Amino acid sequence: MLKEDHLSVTQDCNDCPIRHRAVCARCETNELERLEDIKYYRRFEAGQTVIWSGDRMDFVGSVVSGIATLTQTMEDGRTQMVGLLLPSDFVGRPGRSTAAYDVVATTDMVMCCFRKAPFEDLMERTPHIAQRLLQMTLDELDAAREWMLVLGRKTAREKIASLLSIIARRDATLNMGRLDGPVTFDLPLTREAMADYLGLTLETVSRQVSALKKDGIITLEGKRHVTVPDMTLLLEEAGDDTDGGMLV
Amino acid sequence: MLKEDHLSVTQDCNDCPIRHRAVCARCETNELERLEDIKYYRRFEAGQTVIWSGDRMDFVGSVVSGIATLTQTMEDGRTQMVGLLLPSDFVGRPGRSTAAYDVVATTDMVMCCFRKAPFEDLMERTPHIAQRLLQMTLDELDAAREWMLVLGRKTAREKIASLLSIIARRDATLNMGRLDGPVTFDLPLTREAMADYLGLTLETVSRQVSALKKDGIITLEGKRHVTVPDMTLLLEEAGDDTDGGMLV
DNA sequence: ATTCATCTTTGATACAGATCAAGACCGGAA
DNA sequence: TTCCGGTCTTGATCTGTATCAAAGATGAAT
Repeated sequence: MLKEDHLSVTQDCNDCPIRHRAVCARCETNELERLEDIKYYRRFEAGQTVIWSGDRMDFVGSVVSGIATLTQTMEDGRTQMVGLLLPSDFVGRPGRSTAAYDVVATTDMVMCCFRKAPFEDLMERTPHIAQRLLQMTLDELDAAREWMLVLGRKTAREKIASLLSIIARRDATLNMGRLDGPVTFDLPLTREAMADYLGLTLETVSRQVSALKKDGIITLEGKRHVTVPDMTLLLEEAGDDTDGGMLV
Repeated sequence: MLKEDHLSVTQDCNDCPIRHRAVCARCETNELERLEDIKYYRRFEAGQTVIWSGDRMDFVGSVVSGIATLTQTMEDGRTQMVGLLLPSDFVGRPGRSTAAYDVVATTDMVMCCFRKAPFEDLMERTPHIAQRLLQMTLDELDAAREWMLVLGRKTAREKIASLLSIIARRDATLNMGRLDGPVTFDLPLTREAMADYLGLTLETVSRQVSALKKDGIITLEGKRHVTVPDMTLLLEEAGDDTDGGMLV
């Protein structure tokens, strides 16, 4: 089951695909060398659990490639996704010894990990790391708050449109795509995972995706490959401020 | 309308009620002096808006006393509260020039403000401030994520119970009260504000508060003064993990 | 090629919470 | 004292989403 591959997928930080976006983004060459000393890579398969909420957690790290989810579960099984971890996102919290959420890889994934104690140590002495982490945490806080509006006040259709917008936007920026023509991407989530993110049931997700397709807002090839002919239409469905259509 | 009182309510940092919990918590005496140079107090009346989302924001600051809310609003008027600002909480984001949310004082409130530019400057050179801000931001992120579970997956009754638990817990820690006997506090929010926090309508809030009262989970004197005879019962209603009842 | 598990769609029905509507309460102003 | 605006409660009804149920894709394993 837990077939984790410990083979050292070692890599030079300078060739790292997330070098300029991760927690190490601001580090100087010498600071990077310090990090290099305490880093190691871990590889996870799709579906594999990285860590369970409440477990002892003696590392922190960055997602290098692939996607993971952060979820919270109630005793009776209701679950809510509280974060989507994309390449360059940070996992774990300095100063805390146990995981606060379940972390699950939804695709094959590679993480760049640091042992927690040396990392915390290094952070004390390297403002560049703390500064970058603060910036990233503030961004995540904004994202979480935006999501609170989605969860608390949007209809099922608006929720789906919001999620698709976010994924489309991210893919466009990652792949340097444009947002003014048609946008195409693969859904990295099952209907159930989408439901857990949106506070819906998987049936409602399925129905609303079908409805958006019927209305021509999106096109589907297979169940996962999505094309958005006109992003403005999708953003309208999401109920977001489109003030003059400045897509950013 | 906007009767803001600019009278300098100046105060020595050493006598400050939030000295050890705010963004300045870790500062040494000399660092505190630097902050003292750029700080000024502002007083707001209940109901007054501190800043509108999108407005230019040339300060950051801490809530010294009173309570404020952070809300997001859609064009059609739906609103969602995304944060409750209590004494010692930080307002504003270094590195951003406009406000991301509406900030409204719900009680009379005093803020300790810093002009943004000098503060950012000081932060660069004072790791103690950045460190503390990181810690506070991580805590807020956790709180936001906990709230995502509430918004996405809890029933109306559970939502009310969750909100009451949070307020009760905070009041108990602020006033050094115990949590094993009856807990008493004043609701700092109107029914409508509670609804905006919980993603409900004010009618549903009212009904569920009445229901909790009828079931003996809480007692009311007037509309705002609440007594919780047994916190464990309330926590059960909130659907939270009560694992052995370790109240923290 | 068949089987099987997983994911997804679609339909029928139930229900929690929204919406619409009417008063009740309460403190402050005249 | 009465009036009045804001806040809160309660009732009747409607509706969006959940729930229950079944069957259609898809793809990997045999």
